Amino acid sequence: MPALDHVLTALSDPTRRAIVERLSRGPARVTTVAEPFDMSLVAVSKHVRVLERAGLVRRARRGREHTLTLDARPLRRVAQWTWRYEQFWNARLDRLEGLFSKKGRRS
Amino acid sequence: MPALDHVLTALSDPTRRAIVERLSRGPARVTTVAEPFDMSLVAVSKHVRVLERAGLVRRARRGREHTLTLDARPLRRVAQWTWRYEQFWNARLDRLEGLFSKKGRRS
DNA sequence: ATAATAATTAACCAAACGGTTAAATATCAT
DNA sequence: ATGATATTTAACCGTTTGGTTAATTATTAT
Repeated sequence: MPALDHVLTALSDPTRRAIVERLSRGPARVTTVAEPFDMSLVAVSKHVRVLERAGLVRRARRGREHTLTLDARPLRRVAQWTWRYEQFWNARLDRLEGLFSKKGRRS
Repeated sequence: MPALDHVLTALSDPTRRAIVERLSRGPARVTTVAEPFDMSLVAVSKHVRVLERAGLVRRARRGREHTLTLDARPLRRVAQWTWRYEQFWNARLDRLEGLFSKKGRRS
């Protein structure tokens, strides 16, 4: 099970999130995945490797072609982690902010 | 609204996730937040700045003390993004994997 | 056997990261 | 005014990141 560090690092780059999005619409070869991006195939190949390290992409070699598929399970772990703070993103911030603004609103 | 890039970058480091966890138990000063970590105050101060850039932490200066609070709303956006792939992490991978293993399982 | 295709590895580069120590700034206490 | 406290800024360092081009490996097609 790849470290959450690796999963979040992988997702922090917009190109890699776009690759995830692309693969969610079905498996594809490396060249096909690379096609829409304004960068070299080598650069995309490296991004794919980062996604593999995160466990988000599986690679199946068939001859010279490598077909990539999405494995979304690590995303679930990200969702689970963030979900722990659900109560906080629903909470109004006014109460907390009141502690700091306009000096000295007690309680 | 801070970029998702910044939010995910901020969360990719375990120290910063621990700071988020700490602040979810209530506001705290920088020194207090730094105390459990085996690194300098300056290092923690830098981590806090990254969390601020991501919109995850608010700072309130009161005299020489800076009190930090969690703002979890960016976490919600992370959860929303990952949630788009919920169908994929529930899907069995066998079907996809069957396409690539044991050469030539048709259909 | 030769050539074209799919992809990686190697070598390089500038910028960002995660840490350090030393110095500076601002505030509070005496 | 002096000194202690809270925090940041500056300068530095080794590693990682995100990109490049050139060379290499492996496979398929003629």
